[in-house]
Amino acid sequence: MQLRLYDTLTKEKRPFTPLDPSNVRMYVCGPTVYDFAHIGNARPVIVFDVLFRLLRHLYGEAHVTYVRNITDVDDKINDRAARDFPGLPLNEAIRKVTELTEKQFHDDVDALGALRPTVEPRATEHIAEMRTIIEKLVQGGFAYVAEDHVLFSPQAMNAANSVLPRYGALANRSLDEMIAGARVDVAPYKRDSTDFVLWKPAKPGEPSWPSPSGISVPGRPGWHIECSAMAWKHLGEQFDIHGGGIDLVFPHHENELAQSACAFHSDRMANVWMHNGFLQVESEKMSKSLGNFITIRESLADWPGEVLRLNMLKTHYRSPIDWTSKALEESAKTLDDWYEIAADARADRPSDAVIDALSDDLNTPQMIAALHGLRNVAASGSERDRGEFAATLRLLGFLSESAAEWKGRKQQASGVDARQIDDLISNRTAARARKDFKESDRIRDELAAMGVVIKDSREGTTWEIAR
RNA sequence: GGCCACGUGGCGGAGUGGUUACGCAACGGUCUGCAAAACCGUGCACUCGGGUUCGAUUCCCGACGUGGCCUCCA
Repeated sequence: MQLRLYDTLTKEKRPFTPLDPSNVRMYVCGPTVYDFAHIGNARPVIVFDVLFRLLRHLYGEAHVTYVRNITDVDDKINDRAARDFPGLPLNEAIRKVTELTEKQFHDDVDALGALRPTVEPRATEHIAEMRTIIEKLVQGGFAYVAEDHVLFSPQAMNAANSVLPRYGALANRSLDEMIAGARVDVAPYKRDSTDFVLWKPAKPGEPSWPSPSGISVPGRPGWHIECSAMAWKHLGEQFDIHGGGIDLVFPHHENELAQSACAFHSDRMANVWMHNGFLQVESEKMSKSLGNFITIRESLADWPGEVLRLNMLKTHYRSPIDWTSKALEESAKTLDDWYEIAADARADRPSDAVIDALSDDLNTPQMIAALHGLRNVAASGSERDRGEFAATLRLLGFLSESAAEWKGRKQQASGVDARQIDDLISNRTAARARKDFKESDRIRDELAAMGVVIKDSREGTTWEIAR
């Protein structure tokens, strides 16, 4: 089945045709590294990891380039550095914060079963490209210098009679609406309220670089220009897919698109713009003030990464998702079952039904339904059926452990003593053999109180930890 | 205030102009000393009001409800 993807810009689901099938190119906005990533940050990581895996399956592993940036220049980083390392020079403190946070982020998303992107560029290593784009924009009349800032003018962009897209097309609103809806105080150096910063002077002590466009004081880049620069460097002037959270549509992606299109005199930046929906926690917006702010790290203490991953995929990526412990329990139960059936099978070929579901704009709920179908066939089927099920799950980033490891992890987390359990079970088996069911039931209750569920079968009694 | 998305069974959640989503839970059965697990089976839906249509959960309009963006928050 032909891959079809929904494009935020044209608001339609349409067949995906790569610019170059031998190098399919995708850019996704990555984290700003100032603190632990929260569970909402995990959504684009998982969603676009699934897309990355699908593209690799369809076009070959060597023919997909996935770029996810790391934003390491930002006010929040500076604040954090000053707070956590008051004794150090700011630049050194900032490096400590970004290095530490980047490692935390990698550990977290590795645990979620996400493949590393092909390239993970850092903003601070692409200042030269940012300056180049800014110079192009100033020369092209799309940007201007004012009080040591460089500002981009959407008005100038829309006034230009050319192939350029209309500013506001991605966010689906007109410039007039944006002017009317402006709620923030307009900086005095802006010609129009809709102008946004490409470059700004650095405050004393902040990280800074030589400014472009004849500005004498050192400065630092605006947020949007970072992604334009990194995408250009690693994917070229045009590429296939640009992704991120839906909150980034405006202003971030609108502005990125404007910068790149104007700098390169192009009618587009990416062919497809994809945005994942937001996440709520127990039906409430996640926020620090509500006290329901969950980091990936905290979730990983309660659940294996694959449980979080499956749970995230139960909802289509464009819909809002309600993150609840009830849903996580269901996901855990499902994975327990899948591990038992498939984890130790020798992988065969992945299932077409699952690839087809994903090919329909990443219909992961449909994909999961197909997995349940494969599971039922595998449970009573041949080694090959189990192999197909296993291969499909592995393609999707599941089954990274053996069945024994998976089970053992759960036992370890529960803190029960396996030898003690075994002893109790032998006592119970003995009691049952002499038909002392009162005693055998008592032992079963004792085990249940410890959170242990037993299963009797012809081969004997096994046990596991109840969720 | 402006713009946008969504509203499916007890719960989660796809999809479709007329035919089973899927999972969890529930219920019945097989098995079991009794359970649990497993397996087999059953029931349950499309916010409300109009319209288009032979026929609408699916298309159009309206109401109500929920959520998002307009603030460098994924």
